[in-house]
Amino acid sequence: MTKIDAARLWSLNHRLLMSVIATVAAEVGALGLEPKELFVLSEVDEHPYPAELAAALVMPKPSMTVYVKRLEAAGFLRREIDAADLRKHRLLITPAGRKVMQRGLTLLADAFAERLARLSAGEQAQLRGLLEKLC
Amino acid sequence: MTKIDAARLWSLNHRLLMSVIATVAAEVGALGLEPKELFVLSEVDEHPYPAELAAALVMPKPSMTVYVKRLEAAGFLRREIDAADLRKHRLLITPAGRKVMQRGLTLLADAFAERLARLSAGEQAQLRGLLEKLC
DNA sequence: TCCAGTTAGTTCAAGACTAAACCAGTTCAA
DNA sequence: TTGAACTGGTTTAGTCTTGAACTAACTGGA
Repeated sequence: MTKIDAARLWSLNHRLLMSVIATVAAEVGALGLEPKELFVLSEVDEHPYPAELAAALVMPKPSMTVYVKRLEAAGFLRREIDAADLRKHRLLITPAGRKVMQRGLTLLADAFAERLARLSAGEQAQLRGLLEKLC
Repeated sequence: MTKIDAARLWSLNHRLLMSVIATVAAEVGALGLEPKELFVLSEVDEHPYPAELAAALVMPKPSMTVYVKRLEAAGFLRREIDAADLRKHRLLITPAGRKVMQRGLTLLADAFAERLARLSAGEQAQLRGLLEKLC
């Protein structure tokens, strides 16, 4: 694979993601959630602190502050001061948040699955394996 | 593959792209180019009109107006009115633009290749095939 | 020839994003 | 026990992005 091919690959991949997100944005919005907020929500279980979340999602801390605030105001997230380190805000998904997250992920997954359907089951498994190695 | 797995796959993929772009942003910036401008530049040959470009790159038209303006001001792009349709602006990459584009793509490709290096040559070819099917 | 409907591209105002600076709490070496 | 250096999170202030509305040019039917 030549160097320019790698960039081409990147670009293909990027276009794929952007078009998938564009198709679900409206439906996700109807849930009272921006797409980025959905991604934040979906990582809270695994990364329950804002700074961790920001690093995991490759976004700046101040942006995370904004998303967390909005999610909290919408009742999808609670936060409590961490007893062990008073600087930290431990994030907890509320039942409403979990419900909306699952719906949102389903919408996203459906849209993506529509693209994935162009691949056989074997190919889908391959893709998954390759991406996991890359991340 | 379950529905939520598809979302997970999406998220893995997204994170991969974002982290690659974050690592090259500074170097690309040194060329006098924002990463998004680089992507615009790299598609001009294939989609020489702003509206087409916007559709291909999945971004709104006003954003394209801004990028094209900047690229033109930087001397990386020229535009001329299309004789056959006076509404259209045909875009042309200048020699300076082409040079900077190739450098930028090389930077991006190198960063991505660093990740891709985790895959064997055969796996890289597989990935390429899969992504092409998806797009 | 009109003119209603479309399309290419732009403008502008409003909202989204983030770099820099900041405060509060923690850590650890002296 | 300091206090210098660091980390988590927020605020501020300025930049970037984009939806809505617009102008100009094209198209096709009457």
